[in-house]
Amino acid sequence: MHPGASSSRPRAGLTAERLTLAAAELADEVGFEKLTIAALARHFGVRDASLYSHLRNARDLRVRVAALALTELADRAAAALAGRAGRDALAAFADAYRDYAKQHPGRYAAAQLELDPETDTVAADAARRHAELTRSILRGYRLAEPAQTDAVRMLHSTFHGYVSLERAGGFRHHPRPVDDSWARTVDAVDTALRHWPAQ
Amino acid sequence: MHPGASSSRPRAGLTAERLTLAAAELADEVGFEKLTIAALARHFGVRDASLYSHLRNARDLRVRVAALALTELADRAAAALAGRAGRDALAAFADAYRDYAKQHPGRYAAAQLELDPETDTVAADAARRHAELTRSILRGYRLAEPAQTDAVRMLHSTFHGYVSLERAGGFRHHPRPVDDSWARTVDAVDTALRHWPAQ
DNA sequence: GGAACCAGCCTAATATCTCTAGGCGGACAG
DNA sequence: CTGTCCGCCTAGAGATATTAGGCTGGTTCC
Repeated sequence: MHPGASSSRPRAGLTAERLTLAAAELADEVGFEKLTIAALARHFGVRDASLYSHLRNARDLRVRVAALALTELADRAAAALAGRAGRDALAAFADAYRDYAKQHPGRYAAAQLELDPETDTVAADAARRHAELTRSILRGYRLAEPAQTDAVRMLHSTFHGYVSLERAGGFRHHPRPVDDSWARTVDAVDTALRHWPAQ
Repeated sequence: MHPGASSSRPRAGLTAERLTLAAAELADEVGFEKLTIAALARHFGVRDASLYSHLRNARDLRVRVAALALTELADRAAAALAGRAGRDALAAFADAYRDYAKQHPGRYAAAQLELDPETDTVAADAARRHAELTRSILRGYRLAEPAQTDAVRMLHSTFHGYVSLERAGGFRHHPRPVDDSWARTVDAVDTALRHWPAQ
């Protein structure tokens, strides 16, 4: 090919970081399933093979996007929790979570990737940090272990489940506004935390 | 075998139903992401192209598995609810849901596929049926609309979220037994339903 | 019984994606 | 200036998804 026709190639200036960020944007645009090495290479105008100097493989790319997403999510959660407590903190955390998922569907999907704590350390750390923040919400509800852990799991489950079902279209069958149900769901979680069942 | 070698080919006897069932089993074994036309064709000892007489395309196969899963899930939910009410019904429903996901991870993953109500009618119907059953649990809690719809959404979110995070390994960081947290989570949902917030 | 049909599986071929091996040229160090 | 090395490239193999078209055995119908 005369590609070279014009000789000088201006180096695309790829780095793992730039690739990861672009991948996150791409995932948000076209969906995480369609985040592919080939698509990313096209985006930068280079050959697929060129990405392998910066990324181990396709899964590596996805894990990096997951780590980015989990970090951003934890940052937002931290910001939402700053200066708030109790029910206020809960609501702010919940909204931050859902808003992030809405704004960054591709990143959010990446965050759901199954991670191997052994190898995907960065992502796993970010996930742990997010869990710590979730736990900090419960300080206002005075739950002792192991109820606290149970509550963290329930909280995360409800929020993740809601967002996930909403995105999958699971709530489209009914005209009730999804935002309203969300507000009631957060209220219900607050209720459950305040009356946490003994035993 | 040298294929043609022996002339007579004993027809594999493929039908959409047999393919769907085999695909569901395959998905449970190797994971829904690895459910592929090629793998399924291998399973039956036929060529990939042969499947296209029975299935429109790869997505069609996946949607069929989703429909199967949603139907089975609704069947189990119905069985769990039979003869029970209130908190009893809630717990039975919850366990049926989680048990199904544990026994059939591939099918369960399929059930989370984004469905288009226009084209994926069978699957969408099964999903609706499942939603109706969820709603029937709430009879014991005497919630009027729109609280009822909000509660259905919260219920489903919590259960799905829990199962989904459990599978993704999200609860592995802490030694607290996952079954125990599950029981407390179901209790908490019961509590929330009994004290459903007004407004 | 035989011709026509058709359902069911096959071969062939294309496109896309992942990933490995090895090459080449420009930038930078000395 | 001269090497070295980094960063991207060419080549190519192996998988999957999908389409087009062909062969054949079983069924149908006179």
